[in-house]
Amino acid sequence: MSFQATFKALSDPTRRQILALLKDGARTAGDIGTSFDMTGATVSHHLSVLKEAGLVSDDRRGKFIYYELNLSVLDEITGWLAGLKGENHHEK
Amino acid sequence: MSFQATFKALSDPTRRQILALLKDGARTAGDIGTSFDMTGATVSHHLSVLKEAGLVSDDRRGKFIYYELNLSVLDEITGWLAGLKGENHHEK
DNA sequence: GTATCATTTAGACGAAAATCTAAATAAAGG
DNA sequence: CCTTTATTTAGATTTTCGTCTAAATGATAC
Repeated sequence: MSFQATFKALSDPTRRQILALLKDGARTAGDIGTSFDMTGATVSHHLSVLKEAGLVSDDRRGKFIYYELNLSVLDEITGWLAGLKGENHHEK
Repeated sequence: MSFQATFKALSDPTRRQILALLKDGARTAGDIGTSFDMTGATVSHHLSVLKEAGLVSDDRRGKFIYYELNLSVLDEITGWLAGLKGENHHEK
């Protein structure tokens, strides 16, 4: 749930691909798993990293757990990146 | 010099701090090192990761090597992040 | 309850990354 | 050339990370 956790979560290509998948709407863990050549356990681990970073939320509906994008935390990231570019912040 | 290398480079807090330091202008490797509680060799390694990611460039002037921000590569990153938010890209 | 399905958790393993010390390179100034 | 200063490179160590298999949990339906 921290700045650092978010950056760390974004640094893995599989996790970024998961986020991209979820752009089209919520999907179950199993469904997400079919897009990757790795075990369900591994995908579950990636989902948990994304969740701890606040990038996704999960919602159990019966037997299934739906994962969904939660992009409000990205504002901090994009803000930081923008800060690097413009705003020479101590330039009176 | 790739998308992935850039994300990876940004995922380390020391490296992000280095980038932030360089916002105020180019600085020497040794100078940058004084801001961190680690050996010069370690800082040098971080600088080389940033360089391979294209986030900084180095410029030798006599005995010193100056490091300088090079933020054009960030456009891909911010673009990707923006894509996650807006633009439901396969929408009609 | 038992069986089955969806998913996570626990524990292990190898690969990658961060760090250190010590040695090497590069430049400048005697 | 030798010394000093700035920085990197090489090699070793430790920690972190991605992945797997196997076992556990949660939920449904018989």
